[in-house]
Order: sequence, then C-alpha cells, then structure tokens
Amino acid sequence: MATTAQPKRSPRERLLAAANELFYHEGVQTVGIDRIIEHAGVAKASLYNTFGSKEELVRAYLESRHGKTMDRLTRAVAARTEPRARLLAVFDSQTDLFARPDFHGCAFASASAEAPRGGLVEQATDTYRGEIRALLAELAAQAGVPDPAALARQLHLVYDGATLSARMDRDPSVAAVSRATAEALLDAALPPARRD
Amino acid sequence: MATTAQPKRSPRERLLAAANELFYHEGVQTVGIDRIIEHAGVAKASLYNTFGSKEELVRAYLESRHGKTMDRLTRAVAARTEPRARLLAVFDSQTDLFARPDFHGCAFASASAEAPRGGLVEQATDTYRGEIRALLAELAAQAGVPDPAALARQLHLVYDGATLSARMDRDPSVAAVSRATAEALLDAALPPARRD
DNA sequence: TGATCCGCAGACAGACCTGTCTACTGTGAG
DNA sequence: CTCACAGTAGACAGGTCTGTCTGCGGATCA
Repeated sequence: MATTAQPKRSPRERLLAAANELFYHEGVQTVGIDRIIEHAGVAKASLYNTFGSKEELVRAYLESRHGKTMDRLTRAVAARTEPRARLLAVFDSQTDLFARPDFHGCAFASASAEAPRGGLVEQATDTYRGEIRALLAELAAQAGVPDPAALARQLHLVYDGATLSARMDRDPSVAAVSRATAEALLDAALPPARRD
Repeated sequence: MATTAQPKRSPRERLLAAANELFYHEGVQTVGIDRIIEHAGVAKASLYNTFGSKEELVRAYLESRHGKTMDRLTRAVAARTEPRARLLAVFDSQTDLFARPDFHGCAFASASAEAPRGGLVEQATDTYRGEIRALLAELAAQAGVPDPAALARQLHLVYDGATLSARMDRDPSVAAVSRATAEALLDAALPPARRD
C-alpha cells in the first residue's frame, strides 16, 4: 500500500492529530482525555495502550510540534543562499506563522507555564529550545559574526518575545518588528568592515 | 501550615496573598479553590462573598501583580536622571527580578496561556501590556528617539523574550543579554548626531 | 474452522473541581 | 443585654478528571 492518505489512520496518528488541535488551541490543562478520544474517534483503552498516560501524550504532542517547527525553519533557511539572508529567514518565517488563523503562540511556552517542574514537558521544552538556540548560533557563525553564541542569545530573545507578543496582543504585525530588530542586532554584531 | 497569626489581616488580603503565592508558582489552572482557602486560613464562603468567583479572584491577583510590577519599574526609573539611563533602568531591573528565588516568569503570560479568550484574564493582560508599552514609549521619547513608538515595540519584544527565557531556561543571566540588547537597539534608533 | 489480536464502546472507581448552603461563633453598636 | 453581622467550618450537589477493566466485533492467519 503506497497510498499516503488512507481513509483510516492508526489510532496513534489520530490521537496525535487531536492533541495537536485541542491541546494547542485550548491548553494542555483545560482539555481532558475524554475530549481527545472523542475528537480522535478512538477508544480510551487505545490511548492508554499507546501512550500510557496523559503526560506521555503531551510529550508526544510537543515532540511532533518540535519536528514541525524545525522543518519549517530549516526549509525557510534552505530557500536562501546568502548567509545573512539565511539567518534573517528565521524571522521572515514568522510573518506567515503569525498570520495563520490557527496560530496560538508557542506550544512549549504555553504547556510549560503550568507544568510541574522536572516533568516530561520540561524535558521536551529544554530539548526544543536547545535546538533553536543551536540553529541560530550556526547561522550567526555562517554570517561571519565574531561571537555567534552571544548573537544567538539575543536573537532567541527576540524570537521568543515576538511569538509571545503575537499571541498576547493578537497582533501578527509584530513579525515585522521582530525581523527589523533581528536585522539591527545582526548589524550591530558585525565588525564594521563586514557591514555592506 | 498556613502562614498567618500576624496582626489580623482581612480575608481579602489573606486570599490575595495566598493567590499570589499559589497561582503564581503552580499555575492558575492547577491550583484549586480549596488550596487557596486553606493557605489563606479563610472560609470558602468568605472567598465567594468577597470575589464572587474564581475568575474574579484570578483577575484581582493579576491586578495586584500589575500594580507591583509598575511600582518596581517606576521606582527603578525614578532612581536615574539621565534619559538614556532611565530607559535602560527597565532592563537593569530584570537582573534582580530574575535572580529572585521565587521568580517564575510573567504571571500574565502564564495565566493567559490557557485562559479562555475574551475573559477577565485577557482583559487584565491587555491593560497590563498597554501600560508597559506606554512606559517604554514615554521613556524612549524622553531619550530623544525619533520614533518612540517603534522603539517601544522592539524593546517590548526584548522585555518579554527575556522574561520568558529566564523562566523556561531557568537562567537568570539572560538579564544581562536583555540589557545589552536594549542598549544596542537604543543606539541603533538614535540619530547619529545624538549618540554620545 | 478456530485462535489470536487490535481496536471500539462504555461502565466504573476514586479523586478533585467550583459553587451553594446551613449552622455556629465572636464582636461591636446601640 | 440584644441584635446585627462578619467570618468559620464543613456538608453537599453536580460535574469533570485520569486511569482501569470488561465485553464485543471484525480482521488475519494457520
């Protein structure tokens, strides 16, 4: 069977799709198991056979978002060749992201807001943030910045702040501010000789 | 153990203190009414006579944090005279804030993450963010920036991002990055003649 | 044909949630 | 003293939560 769009996806896939929709839009704490299985059209036993607990389902949900976000970013970066444009592509991509009708902020920021410390949510969040930071540092290095790690920390602030503002102010236009801010910081971090 | 036995504070005060402690550290959704009244040493009827509902208690909790934060910022600003230093004082103050052992991110960001849209939490959040934005714009104007509103939006990004990173990465040192980033953006926004 | 397995449907347990209500206690005003 | 009233203690209602368990239908394979 080479068909990718089967009429019946596996319970695991349907559960993850339901989690992606309900957890992301309404919150991990506020959405209960019953609504997940109803939305997925799956038996409760299937959920507990597949994931074992709600917390593990949340972890799987966050991991799936982690993968999607990294795909989105690496695709945006890969579409450019000039190192400076590749770095700024991360912030360009926020324009479309924030404008999506189903955008509702950073899934990790929201999920970790009320998650117990030291749990699976915190683990998934740490992994995610480490990868974002590494991507920014790598692109900063390729752009010829003397201290890529330092610029990556600054840009990570801007990236986070923009995502948070876009949700809390319900204002997608903050993406333009974010992009301009990133550019200003990149310019300030470049040695004068390299600015062109 | 309920931490009371002080000179009799009113039920309202004790409830707000309990809310400030429990809601802030563990989350608005995860902490129930029973834990609030137990921690406050107050009868359940007193809570409902005073606030009417949990949502109203949450609103009062957020308003009290709003007041405390604005006090902290205006005090930090008032301690300086030079306009540039007054603007940067907002970011200087993050150093102490993030280092506090009870720091746990922005109460508004956490509370709004899973709050229903259009509710009291959203209202309180909008008001809070508007005031922060206005403060930044006013300080930017006093610093002689040509477009204070534009710089205020950038600095708000940085302020938000730093608060979020400090919580999610459990890393208070991000305050220094935030301060340096704000300074770089301020410099970039000033007309060359005014930079000194 | 029969055996095995996957998944669905839903009852159930035990805990917790918000919010209401009754009954009691201490205190201050007139 | 009497009365009003603010506050306490806690039962209660009605619902939701996570997680377990049983029973059943359909598919697959020897």
